[in-house]
Amino acid sequence: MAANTKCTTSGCCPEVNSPKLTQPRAEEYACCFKALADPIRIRILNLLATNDQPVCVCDIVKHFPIGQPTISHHLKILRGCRFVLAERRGTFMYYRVNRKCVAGFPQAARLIMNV
Amino acid sequence: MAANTKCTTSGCCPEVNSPKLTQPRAEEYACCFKALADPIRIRILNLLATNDQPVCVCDIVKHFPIGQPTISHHLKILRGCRFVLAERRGTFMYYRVNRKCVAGFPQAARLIMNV
DNA sequence: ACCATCAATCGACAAACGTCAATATAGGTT
DNA sequence: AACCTATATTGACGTTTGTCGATTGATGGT
Repeated sequence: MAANTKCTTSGCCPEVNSPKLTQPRAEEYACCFKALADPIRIRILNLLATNDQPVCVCDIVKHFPIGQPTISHHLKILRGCRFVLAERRGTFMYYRVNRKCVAGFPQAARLIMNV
Repeated sequence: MAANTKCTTSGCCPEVNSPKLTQPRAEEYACCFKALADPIRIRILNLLATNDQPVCVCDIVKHFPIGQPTISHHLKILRGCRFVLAERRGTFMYYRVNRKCVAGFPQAARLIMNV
């Protein structure tokens, strides 16, 4: 960024509050939003959220027009920010929503948006 | 995706509810989450949300270590999903949060997550 | 032991993204 | 009209992302 791209005028706004969110904090939030920035992941999360019982990967795969490795990839991302939890039963991996993490998410959104 | 990557077993899960979210609907949501999937955009939105008065671009630029064209780019994305509104006053462009849109967002998150 | 099946990882590829420097556009001032 | 300033747009770039096919790990059954 070149310095001469900065506005030289003062007084276009009376006084502007500085951002309250630090960059590292914003990066943490961004990580969660990134996890939901893909329609397939949104639908996987919704699928898990609307099932009281854990769902195994093969059953998730059945609902989407993409391959099993890609589903696994998406699940890994959702696990990365704790939106979902995994549990092994024999050959199968069962996934379920992490109610605690998910319940706190709208609150984070409100913090950013100051509502 | 090859068909043989699909699980052939039935009965790993008793009964699985189908996803309630359609793909087009999920894409709309993803668009909003994508807008918040970058730390700079989160901070810009937070900056606007914590200012009652509209803020002009040059004042936004002052708060971030990136150039003016990139800020304009981020603002365009935030405008694209109606999180922020723009208004021209002379040479300056004033941006502010779209309270209505922003207020509805946590509700959307709850719908996806079924909480 | 061997085999079959579920799921995760790897390597590759195209598409999308964040950033920049340079330029264009719009509006005010002289 | 000519100029200056604020903002948007363009074109290029390196990086990240979503997807795939192929492979590897892990677990259970024969």
